[in-house]
Amino acid sequence: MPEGHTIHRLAAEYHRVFGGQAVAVSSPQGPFADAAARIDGRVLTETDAKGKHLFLGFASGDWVHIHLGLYGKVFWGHGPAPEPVGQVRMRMTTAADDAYSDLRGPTKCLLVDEGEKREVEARLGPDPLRPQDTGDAAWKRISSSRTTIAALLMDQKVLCGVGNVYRAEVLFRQGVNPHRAGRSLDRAEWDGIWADLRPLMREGVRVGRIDTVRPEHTPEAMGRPPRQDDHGGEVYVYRRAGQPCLVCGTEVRTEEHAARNLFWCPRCQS
DNA sequence: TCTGGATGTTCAT
DNA sequence: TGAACCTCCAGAG
Repeated sequence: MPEGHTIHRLAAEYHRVFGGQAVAVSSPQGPFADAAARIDGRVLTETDAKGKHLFLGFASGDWVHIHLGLYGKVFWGHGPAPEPVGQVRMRMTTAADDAYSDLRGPTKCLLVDEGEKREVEARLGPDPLRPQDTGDAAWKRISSSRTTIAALLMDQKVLCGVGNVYRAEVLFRQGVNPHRAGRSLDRAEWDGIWADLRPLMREGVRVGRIDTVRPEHTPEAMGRPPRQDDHGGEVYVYRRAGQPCLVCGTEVRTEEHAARNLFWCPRCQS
């Protein structure tokens, strides 16, 4: 589930497992082999995340820049790493050989220097998961844009880390119709979205999945039968087309919007 | 067993 | 705006 919360969680996990150690890095069957050889045996000093971009920093000054894309995944294992199965782009193993991670299917996995890392970060809007970031720069873009708020929330240059699930859910929670132009929002509406995203995504980092339903709206609280999500979290509208809205009972709608699936409740978000 | 779709980005047109 | 790229899984047949 690679939205921003997944990446920040991975940054913490890479640091917890490998931080401060000389790690073995290999690329068993991938095009990352040369880069892996360059950092193999170096000390992993820090990890960083901005939006959906993950950075693993080495004492040599090199950073591994990872973007999971739609399919990328990191598998974690204890004990000595077994023979890799399938395509593993980057395998990292502790100095003691008691833990390892396998990165599969990322859109991006390459070695960059400090300047290149800064360039990547400079292209991104503020990240709700970074405490030092504010929503001001995003508001500047949104308040002058004729593009829909649905499309703007997915534009990583406007703000970063939000994907299709958080987009659908935060707009529902704030009662904002996704088709409204950015510039039709007032500052209070944007502040509401930004202020809601922060704790929502922080909770995503903590638990490792996207839960957005307020306690008073859970199926139990509403006296409805429990539902099983196919993406591991409890949500209001994401992939719930045709189902009754948890709050008002109106059928949740879906459409393709800017080449992505959009979900909303036409009544709660009128 | 095969097909299509998916939480994302980038490049070409 | 559409295709391409990476992988996995549910559903169809």
